[in-house]
Amino acid sequence: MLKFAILGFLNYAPMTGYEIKQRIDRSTTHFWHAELSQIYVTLKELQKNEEVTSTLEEQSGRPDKRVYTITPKGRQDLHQWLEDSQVELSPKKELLILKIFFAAQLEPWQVRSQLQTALSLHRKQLEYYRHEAAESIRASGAEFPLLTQDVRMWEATRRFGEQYEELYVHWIEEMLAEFSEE
Amino acid sequence: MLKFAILGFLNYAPMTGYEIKQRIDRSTTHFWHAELSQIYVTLKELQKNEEVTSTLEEQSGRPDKRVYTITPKGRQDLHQWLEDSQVELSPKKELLILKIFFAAQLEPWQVRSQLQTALSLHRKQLEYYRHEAAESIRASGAEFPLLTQDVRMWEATRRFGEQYEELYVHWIEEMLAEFSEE
DNA sequence: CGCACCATGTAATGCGTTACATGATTTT
DNA sequence: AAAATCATGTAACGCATTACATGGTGCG
Repeated sequence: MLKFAILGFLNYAPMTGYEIKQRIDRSTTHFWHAELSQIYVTLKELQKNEEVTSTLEEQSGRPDKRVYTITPKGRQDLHQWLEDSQVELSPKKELLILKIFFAAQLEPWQVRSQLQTALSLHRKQLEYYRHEAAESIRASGAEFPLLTQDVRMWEATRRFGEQYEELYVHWIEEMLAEFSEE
Repeated sequence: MLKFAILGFLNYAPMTGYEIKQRIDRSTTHFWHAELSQIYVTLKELQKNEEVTSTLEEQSGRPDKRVYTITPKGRQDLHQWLEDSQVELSPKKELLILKIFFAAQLEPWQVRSQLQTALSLHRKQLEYYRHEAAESIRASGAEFPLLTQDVRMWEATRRFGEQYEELYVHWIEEMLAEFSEE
């Protein structure tokens, strides 16, 4: 699936693996992330599969860079994936919730401590969505006026993230209220 | 991490791999799932690691079954994991959101179609949390009155799932409203 | 008669993470 | 002087999925 995230970014402009990683980190990382090494591996597979091509650009004073470009085949595969609708929910893996499921083994103060740690992480993430993420989307909109539709979609995914973190924070706060009386 | 889910279930009572799979499917599957084959593999590793032991029980007319029991070491590992707090958010992988991120490539009717498909899946899942899941937790509570603390935790995770699906449904409905005018 | 359920497992493959290796430039 | 950034990649490992293999019982 990472391949589609990569094709999606290359569809905007040719770029290097390193740059793809930066884009992911600044935009999709909270619903789709990847390590650099895996991006390089996936780019190689995409090239073998003729979905991208690459050229080596020499640079003075820095390592040469390999710039990847999406091919018509790659563009078609991306489109196909975008059009196909999923028939199943994305499987979730939520460690905190799994822990809470078995947390009757713990003392109430230990449960509270777990919840407190998670709460501060999720509050921080919520602030990120509300400020940095919102600002970075606004900035892209100002910089690339041709991408209004794209900006609209990015903003929609940001709102999803924001609402998700609001829900998480709210749920933890309720749990803490319930477990504070013991 | 699957190992902790398995240890968590074995901590209630000895059981087979097959039974663990059923328990997971009836309870944690929406925040932690696993394939049967992987459960068998993980049980073998746990046994090699002396966190569980197993005995083969012969059955007439059915395949023999291997019943796993948690050891003191397994119990300790489970506890350790329950006590350790996570310092990072669980990484999420949400395919629908990734698709929406790149969906400016699609026609508005295609976006609507994607959203509609997802909407019915999430509505169904929401109903599941509200009815089957709630009912099954109530039933366990009635059957095992000693597990009140556990039931309370299970119910908390169910509420999380319910709220998550409410958020998802709500977000998709808003998206549909936004994209219906085109 | 066929399907679902009970019950176990192996093998192949896919996908991702972590660690390792290299090395110049720019910023603190 | 140290750390971060730019830039690429390989190797080992971990974890999960899918496919394959087996075979009896019970139900509609």
